Amino acid sequence: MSTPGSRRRRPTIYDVARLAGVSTATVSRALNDTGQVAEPKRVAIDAAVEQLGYRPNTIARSLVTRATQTIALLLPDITNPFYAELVAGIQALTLERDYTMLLCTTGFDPELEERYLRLLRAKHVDGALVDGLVLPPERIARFVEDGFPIVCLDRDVSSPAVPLVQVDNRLGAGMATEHLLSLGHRRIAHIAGAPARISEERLLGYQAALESAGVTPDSALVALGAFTETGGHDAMCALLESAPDLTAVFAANDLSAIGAINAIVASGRSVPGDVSIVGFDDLRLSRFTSPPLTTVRQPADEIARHSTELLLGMIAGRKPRKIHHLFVPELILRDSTRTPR
Amino acid sequence: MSTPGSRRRRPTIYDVARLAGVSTATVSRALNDTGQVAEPKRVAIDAAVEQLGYRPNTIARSLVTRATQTIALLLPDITNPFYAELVAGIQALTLERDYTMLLCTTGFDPELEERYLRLLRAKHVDGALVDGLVLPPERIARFVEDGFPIVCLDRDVSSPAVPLVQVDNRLGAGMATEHLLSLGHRRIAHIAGAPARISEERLLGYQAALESAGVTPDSALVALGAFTETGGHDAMCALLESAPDLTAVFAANDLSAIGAINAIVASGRSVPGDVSIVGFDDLRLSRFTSPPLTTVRQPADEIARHSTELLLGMIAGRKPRKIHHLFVPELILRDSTRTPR
DNA sequence: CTGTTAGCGCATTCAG
DNA sequence: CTGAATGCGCTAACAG
Repeated sequence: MSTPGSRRRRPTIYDVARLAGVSTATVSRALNDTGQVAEPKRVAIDAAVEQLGYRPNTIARSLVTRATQTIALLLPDITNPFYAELVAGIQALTLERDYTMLLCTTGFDPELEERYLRLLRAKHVDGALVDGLVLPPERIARFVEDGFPIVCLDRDVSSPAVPLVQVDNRLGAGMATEHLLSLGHRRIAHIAGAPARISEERLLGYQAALESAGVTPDSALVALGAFTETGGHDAMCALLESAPDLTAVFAANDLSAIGAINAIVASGRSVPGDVSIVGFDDLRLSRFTSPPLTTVRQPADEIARHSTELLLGMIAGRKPRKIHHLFVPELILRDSTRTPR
Repeated sequence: MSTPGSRRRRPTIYDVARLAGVSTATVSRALNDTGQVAEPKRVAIDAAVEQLGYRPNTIARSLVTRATQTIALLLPDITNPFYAELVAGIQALTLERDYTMLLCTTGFDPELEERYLRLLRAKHVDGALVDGLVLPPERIARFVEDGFPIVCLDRDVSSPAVPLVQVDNRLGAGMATEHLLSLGHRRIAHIAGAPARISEERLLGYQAALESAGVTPDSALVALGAFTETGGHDAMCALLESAPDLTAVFAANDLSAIGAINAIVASGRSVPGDVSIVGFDDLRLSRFTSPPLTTVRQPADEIARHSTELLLGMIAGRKPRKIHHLFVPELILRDSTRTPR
């Protein structure tokens, strides 16, 4: 019992060394399993550690090892459940590897993105996972050239030093649109996401699918949705105005699909009776909406695992062999789509 | 242009001092605005910093100042949008104050909670915001006595050194139940949360409201829901089995309410036609569900702001004056409740 | 107002 | 296998 509440200076490695009758070097070796230490000394050290309640000061350690056992995660919006699921996956792995995770939400603001990146480097974070950054590629690449490992998600920096891991957004958008097309829909609207690379990719996939089915894209059928429920709702209202004859919509993500459904229902129409809708992400939530949402699944867990593994590898000095890691999306059929009236 | 890609040692405060023709102490004072520095020297220092691209090493700084400008946030599940909203609020404030935030998800696991707390102290995080911990109060209090500032959310440690900030859970649960009662419902079920203090509080509020309305609680009307969509869904299925005559349900949070609605609809019943339902939290999402959810609002943003402010204050050495900070919940009426058939 | 001098707590040569 | 010595980069007395 080490007198609780005592405002005593926390024990250092010197205290342990003295109590165990060895040098600090030996204590350090014993504690970090680096180099050999005779058994009796090891025992004495363990006892001293125990008795003193000694905990190494990781700050001091970091100063000399130049490693903090901490990674950072930059993402646009933690309030989006897809990102939250990603975080959960990353967290699980960092926990396993005794890493700790700094979370920074950037809200698609390039200034903030760069500010955080600078800050993180100054804090000597070991590396960063950056999702959906809008910052120009050169600026991101510069950090990497500077010796700061980065793995990108949902945004290519096209540098051989910056791996990218993501679902194939264009393909997924194509799958969603083709599904609607195959049901017989022709007036298919799209609720786009916030201005960022994934939004473009999904829009492109949507347009390509339309064109290869012989239907010409109509700008009255596209509205901006910001990847949020509110954004989806408002976009849908606009769409219902600009193209009242639409029979289906592909929303850039599940959240905006949910907002859109609300708007559709509020307008007196039904889903999927009057308008079919497909989302993107396959949130855990989307199985439970009314109606359950047809959507394009991205494997959040695999993406989390793979990107983290990659980053940790880079931190350990391994060069990524593949620079692009593309996961294939999967169309999940539920009850929000059907053939048009 | 500082030769990009150069693997040169990063400049230190010594380099700046030498280039500016002053001592490191002066550089430090100039950079941190501590003590006076003559204008010409200041200019020279700024120029040297600029030319060298110098960035202070925060690790080294932390070693001497014993502060890391980092706080930690422990919470059960980032995948729950309520916590995500909390995180967003906290993040906003930490950004303002130049703090950085470590996120740790604990999944209601006391071992993990303690492991993280130890780790965070070893990392010399300046303080922690801990939400819904199930760890015994003494263990939490011990960290505080040890000089590690902690602010609790949704869980009282009943120590004058550990402030608590939360919504009045019991009151909120009472409001939800009374609302149902006032509509004329008598067979009101409850979907409880995961085993944690808030779940107990909300259950208590529910039972008290029932009793003061003269309806005797029936254990067949209570099921465990885990605070998730799936949990809510499964609990609802069980409830529909054990108490088929129920006409209303109070779910411990919005997520489980959403799962419950799905189960109700799947059973051939309608919401609110056959069964009314009220949630807790008022997620951003809950405005957009079908039907939009009647729920008890907790002010995530205010809770985030207040608790963070409090923690930052404690870190700065201020003693919290009030130890309990209870926010009052608000009943939000939407379309998931109505009078029973 | 400024420079000199000590550490902060630890890992790591380098001898032995 | 072990210890003495050094330094990571910075701030904080303490003199001047």
